Amino acid sequence: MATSRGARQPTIKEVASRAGVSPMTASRTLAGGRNVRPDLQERVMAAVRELGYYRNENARSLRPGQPSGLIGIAITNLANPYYGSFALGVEEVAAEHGRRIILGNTGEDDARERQLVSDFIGRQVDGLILVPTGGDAAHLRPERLGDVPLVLASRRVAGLEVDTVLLDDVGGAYRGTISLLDAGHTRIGFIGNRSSVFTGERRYRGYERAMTERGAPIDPAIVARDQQDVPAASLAARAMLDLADAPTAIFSANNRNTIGALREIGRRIRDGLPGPHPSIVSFDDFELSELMPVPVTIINHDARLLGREAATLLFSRLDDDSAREARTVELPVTIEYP
Amino acid sequence: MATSRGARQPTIKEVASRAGVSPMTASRTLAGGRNVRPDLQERVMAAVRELGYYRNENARSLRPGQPSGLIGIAITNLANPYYGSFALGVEEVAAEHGRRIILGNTGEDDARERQLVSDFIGRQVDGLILVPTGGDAAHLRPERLGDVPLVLASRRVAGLEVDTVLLDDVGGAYRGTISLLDAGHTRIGFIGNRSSVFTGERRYRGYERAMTERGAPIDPAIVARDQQDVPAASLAARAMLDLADAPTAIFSANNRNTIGALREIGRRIRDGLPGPHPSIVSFDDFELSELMPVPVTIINHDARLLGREAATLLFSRLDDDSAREARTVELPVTIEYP
DNA sequence: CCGTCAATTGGTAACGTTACCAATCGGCAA
DNA sequence: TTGCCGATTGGTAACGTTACCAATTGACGG
Repeated sequence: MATSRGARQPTIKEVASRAGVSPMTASRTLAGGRNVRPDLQERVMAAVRELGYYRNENARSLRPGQPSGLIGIAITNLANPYYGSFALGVEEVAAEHGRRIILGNTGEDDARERQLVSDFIGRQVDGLILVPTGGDAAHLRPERLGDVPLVLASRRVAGLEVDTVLLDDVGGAYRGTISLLDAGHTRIGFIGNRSSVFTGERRYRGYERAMTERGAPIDPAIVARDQQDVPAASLAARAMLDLADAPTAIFSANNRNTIGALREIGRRIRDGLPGPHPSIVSFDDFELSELMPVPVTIINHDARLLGREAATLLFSRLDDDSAREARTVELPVTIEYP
Repeated sequence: MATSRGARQPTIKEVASRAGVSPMTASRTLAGGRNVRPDLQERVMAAVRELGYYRNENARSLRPGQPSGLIGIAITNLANPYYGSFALGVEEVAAEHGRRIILGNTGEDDARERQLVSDFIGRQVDGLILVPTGGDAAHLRPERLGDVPLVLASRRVAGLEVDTVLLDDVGGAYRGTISLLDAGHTRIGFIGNRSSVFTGERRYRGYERAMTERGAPIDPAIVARDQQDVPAASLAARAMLDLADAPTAIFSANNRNTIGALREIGRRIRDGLPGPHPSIVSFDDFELSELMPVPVTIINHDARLLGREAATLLFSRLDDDSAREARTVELPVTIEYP
């Protein structure tokens, strides 16, 4: 058999010559066999099997009008299970359409995003799906992307009118906060992302609206909007819980902040610090929330579905040339009470 | 500017003609500019900017000896945060080597894995990394893969001698079980994957070895080895905890089983069922384990590092032609006591 | 028996890129 | 001044594939 080194992939010419036909007949057979005699098809397929031939998709997509079958995805943090599920949703729909995904992690880095998008376009992707970092977006302008459709997920980019899938951040945060107010809380803290993060801003707006609507004061001393990771969130929670007039409940705008706050609460319980310990409303789900020592309300959503919607939007644009205007899909969230 | 439709990507010829040079000069400029006059380089770069030109990587890799710069990854379940982190680790190292990853989800489906591998090879990937489903592996044989290097992760495939990265499943499970025995438990249940899953089998072996070594009997009534998801794990835990001689501790072979068991324990506490409730040792980490109502020992590991190691193994083979024999890297795990 | 048509097969060219070779130029030593 | 060398530039061909056109075959109706 072929040795490991120098075992170049066989070409369609080699398949053809082994089958005793022309490359065109081999090509036609591979393409479905229309207008090829069955016995020749059989010979071609036998040669394919014997040689271990795989059609070269790169050469194939070189020909004009041929799609590459690749969808480029850039997300901000693959280690976040939320984005893992998102990517899975995209992958599923892409697979249903016979496409493959090519994936890059931006780590919230603007330059990296630019680099990834360039590379994706260089690889002739049929479409792009991305969770934008939020920096300068000149590289996402239509004139830079040519005719490659783009779908944004989770976040919008200022001044960029493209198809977008979002969560109902504002409504979810509003309803979550209302549930705390309904339970009798009035002193409710907020922990979340910095306001330059699209979702951080929207979720704060929902919190703000609920508080204002019910006449509950918003005290800057118990609003912390600059935590991007768990340790920072723990510290922020600690600072507000150490106050003489500590909040009796905390709204957490995302998973990272929720985990941080709960870690701090766990520490206080272990250390025997006096309660009462605050109730939590968390945007984003996490497993075993029902086993927490304080009541946790979850504002839940389906990241995988978000990915599926993003991909669906993309394929609908690929299938339908008509230059429709940009659409936005806002997926609902569910509130899960403790 | 270019309209959305029909705005085909510009080619190097158009760049060249706009810059008033030959395609070769443009190509040389893009390749670094060796032996090209600075003023011409400047004109070429200007044309690139004006036209929004991106080099066609597919055409590029068509030329012999040119790598595609793609690494194919097939994993079993991207929604599992463990594999998300794994993919991230691979992506990081790939990016450091200037490669992109092309990702597919097998969903533990053998046929899907075959399909993905075919497609990856068709796209001329420089290498393959996969978490094998464990089915028939004829499509992974070297003679089928040509000279595309393959690295397996998490699981080994019988009869396939290739580079592999594994966790110290046996040792971790052994040490975790020993910690329960040291704490005075003797009646220790086991919940995990079916034995056809590589890691499920290895982790059971570690459990078995510890039990046998210490003379603790293994009672089939409290060994459940067929749960692949959380609900099944809950049911398995429920069955053994309902026994008259319920285990006082449970070894859980993976994250899914741990969550299921803890859900069941939470239910029993809420329902006021009499304890004592079992201690847990969990292979695989999960967040907030320290806040659980029963002591949870974690056998922890670093999926991202596993991904990095897999990619490192792959690139070392890509860089070094010498047909070394297959290597195995077994990453250590850490035990985190409650 | 001939013309026509459909089915089948093959040859050619082109997709975008770059390795290789040839041609040109300026500078410099003999 | 001539010859040579290095730097620069361009033309050609090839990578693997398939759309398109042309050629061949057999069948069938007139």
